[in-house]
Amino acid sequence: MPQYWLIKSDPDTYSIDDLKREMVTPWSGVRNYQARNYLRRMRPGDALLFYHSSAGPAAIVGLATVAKAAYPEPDQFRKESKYFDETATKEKPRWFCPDVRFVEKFSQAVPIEKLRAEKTLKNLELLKRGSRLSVMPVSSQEFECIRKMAGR
DNA sequence: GCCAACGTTGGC
DNA sequence: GCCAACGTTGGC
Repeated sequence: MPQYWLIKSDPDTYSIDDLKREMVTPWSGVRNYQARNYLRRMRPGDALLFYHSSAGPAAIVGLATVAKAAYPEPDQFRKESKYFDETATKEKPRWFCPDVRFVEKFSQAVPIEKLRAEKTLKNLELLKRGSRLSVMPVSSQEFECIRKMAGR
C-alpha cells in the first residue's frame, strides 16, 4: 500500500514549476529530525502533496511521487554547501533524502484557508497551531479529500 | 515586515 | 538535565 505524505517548500527556493522542469530531484536540505525520519520511511510510489509555504497564499499546488527511497544526502558532506554538516561522516550520515518525481501541477491550487474549512482535514498536521514540520504523513482520507478539492 | 511558535544550542 | 537565549519558520 502506498503511503501519503505532504512536503513543504518555499517556492522562492524550490517551486512545483522547478520540479516540473527537472522532473526528478533529491529532496535535500531537510534539517529536522522528525522530518528526516519521515523521509526515511518513504517508499518508491508513495504519493506526495506538494505545498508552497510563505507565498501568498500558502497552498497545496500539485502532486509528486517518491522515485527513490532515502539515501545519505550528499550536501551534508559538501563544505561549500549551506547544508554542510561537520558532524556527519560517510560512515555515519546524519541526513537522508529520497528522490522526488513530478506528477502534476493542480489547475486550481488548494489554499490553506480552504483546507482549514474542511472537516475531514481537521487533524491535518499542517493545520496545527505553530506547525513547522516540513515533511508529514497524510491519511488516505485526507489525501483523497485534498485531491477532490483540487478538482481531480 | 511583523511576530508567535518552535527547535536547537550552550552555560551552568 | 535544565532552561534562557537565540535563530528560523511561516502565516498574515
